[in-house]
Amino acid sequence: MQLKVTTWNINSVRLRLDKVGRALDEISPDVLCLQETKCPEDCFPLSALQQFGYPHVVQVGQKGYNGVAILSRFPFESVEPRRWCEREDARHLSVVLGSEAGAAAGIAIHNFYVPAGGDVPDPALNGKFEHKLRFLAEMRRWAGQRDRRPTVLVGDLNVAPLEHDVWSHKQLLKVVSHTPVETEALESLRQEGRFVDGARHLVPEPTKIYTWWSYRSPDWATANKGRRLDHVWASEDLAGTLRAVDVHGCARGWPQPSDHAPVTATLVL
DNA sequence: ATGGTCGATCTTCGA
Repeated sequence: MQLKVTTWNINSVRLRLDKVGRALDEISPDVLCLQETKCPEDCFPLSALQQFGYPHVVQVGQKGYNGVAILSRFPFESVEPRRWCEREDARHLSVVLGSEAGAAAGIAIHNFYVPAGGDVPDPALNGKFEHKLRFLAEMRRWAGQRDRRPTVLVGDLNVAPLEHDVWSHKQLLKVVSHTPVETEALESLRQEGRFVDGARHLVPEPTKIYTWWSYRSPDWATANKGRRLDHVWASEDLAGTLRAVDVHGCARGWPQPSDHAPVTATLVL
């Protein structure tokens, strides 16, 4: 069977409900992981999303910012909430797919929204950057101790780890999302967790891959100053099942878009 | 030349 998992930073699920529907129509994933729903849990548009053909939904949210959700065609065997950095931030959810998922039953799916980290790449001067580094360090400890079931980890990890994950490696070395301390933290946590970077497993460097283009560029498509901030990782035991990782870049060009594009991994199990 | 644009929101903060 084929399992398609999509990750998308939606930047307000209520404002872009129609875009979620359009993306689901065009991509038709089995599981959609959203970040930045920006929605208190009791305001979450649950039934509208279920009506797109995804009856199984879990979400955590808070007022104004953060918020993650997992929509699925298949029921969940379990849902694991977890706190990070001793905060109540809605930045992570994980599920295990149930027996109805056939060959995908028992696969864990983790949906992360890593802190963006503010503007100044110095933890002594910028508490947001300090939080980001602490979050990545905690993810590394978790990754080293995680249960060894087959796992797909996705999300807006807010780090572009490789040279060709940004439009200019040199110009972004001191820009938050591409500083060495962040890229090394992300790579070490990926290795610690025995994960394969899905996109780079199938499309190695030096091919450029971007999933995010800033709102602050009116000619974002022409300038194409993107970054690969959104990731799909597979545990090493699933690496051989990866058939495709696609960035739905056209979604960035839709009216009133998110600044992130959906990223979809296709696994054949 | 330190910009520029979004979204949610006690018009400012977080991205």
